[in-house]
Amino acid sequence: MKQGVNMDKHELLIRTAFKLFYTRGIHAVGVNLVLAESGVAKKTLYHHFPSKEHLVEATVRYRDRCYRDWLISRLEQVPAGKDALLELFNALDDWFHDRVPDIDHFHGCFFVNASAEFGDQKSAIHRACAEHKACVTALIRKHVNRLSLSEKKADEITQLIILLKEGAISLAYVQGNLNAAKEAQKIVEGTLGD
Amino acid sequence: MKQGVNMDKHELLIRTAFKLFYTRGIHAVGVNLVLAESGVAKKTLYHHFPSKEHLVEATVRYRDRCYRDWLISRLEQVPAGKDALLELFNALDDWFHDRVPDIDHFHGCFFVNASAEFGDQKSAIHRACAEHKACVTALIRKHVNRLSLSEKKADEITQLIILLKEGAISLAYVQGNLNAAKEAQKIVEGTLGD
DNA sequence: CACAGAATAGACAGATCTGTCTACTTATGT
DNA sequence: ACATAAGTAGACAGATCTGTCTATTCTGTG
Repeated sequence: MKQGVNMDKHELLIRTAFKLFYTRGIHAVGVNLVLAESGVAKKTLYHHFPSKEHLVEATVRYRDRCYRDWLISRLEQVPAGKDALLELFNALDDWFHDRVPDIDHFHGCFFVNASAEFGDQKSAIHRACAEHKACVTALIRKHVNRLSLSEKKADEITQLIILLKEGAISLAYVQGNLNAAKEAQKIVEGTLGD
Repeated sequence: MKQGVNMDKHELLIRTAFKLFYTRGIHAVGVNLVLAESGVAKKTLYHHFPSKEHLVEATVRYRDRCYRDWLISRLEQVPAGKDALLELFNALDDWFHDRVPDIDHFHGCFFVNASAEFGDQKSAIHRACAEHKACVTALIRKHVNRLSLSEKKADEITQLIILLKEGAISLAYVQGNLNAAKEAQKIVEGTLGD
């Protein structure tokens, strides 16, 4: 069934679509461009996805997998606890400065961008974006738990980190302030220091 | 020249376009919808704006004015210094919960959304968004200066507040976490407390 | 081999979108 | 009163976009 040597057209379409949606915007990219770029026939696209919106949703889920796998692996490369939490911001810094080829040239948060274009909170796309954010929060929370703080303190640190992370991504993208991750890191360092 | 009693068509177009762009996305809204909603003729639109992109840019600048004026007035309503900085997050909380009719039903940060749709950092639209963020940072910095801290400490507090503000807006929108502003406020309160 | 599923190329329908244009109708200031 | 500017309604051209469809080819498995 699932062949091996040639890349799965399903996966190829998602990857190509993601790259285009991420760099140029979703509504600004037509399916014909995705097809031309991937070299896949239109019939094949509509064989795998019932509509463009379903393809968009698939790209969101694809990005969720890639991005979260990348984060998880980065946080595992350093000692658990405080180091791992600070490493999050090293990872963001690398991303902002395009030192992470797997994650594509920095263009803001794809989930924020997609939510902006699919504003209806009930839409499958917006919900998939919300799920991603919840998963990342859970990931951070897991690492915060290793610090063995009180429940309340752990909640606060988690929220601080998540808010700073989101803020850094927004500012790095809109303002072009590529140091945002390092600035956020300094704040977390100061808070965890005591 | 500039008439008074009837609303300026120029302004009417911008206001109508903003509301539609903000709630539905920019590329998802055609000029015909803006015209139908505002009751203005197409010729009139293209008399005032050479293209849709110019109209978009005008809505960004319009939003910058409204949003910043609103923020400025909110921060002036409380004693200068620490209170004003905390009031920023009360204002955000009101915005998230749609208690600020002037600012329109909460739909994330228009500048982040517009930047996502016009990704080219050199485009006039993206640059206008960056300018807005710089102005807001300057506004916060002005209030932080009243705390008479060291230059370094003032920079740090300003960055903390700006990062938390951006993060709160993102999370409130994408995740639907409407408490984000209050959570951010608690962090700032803790930091300013000592 | 034969057959079924997957893929191709691209024409096509129908909708929509930007921007232009014509012909006509107010306003306004001198 | 008259010229000038601003506005209206809507047809139109030309591009583009989503999704369908036909006719054909490739590929893996029984």
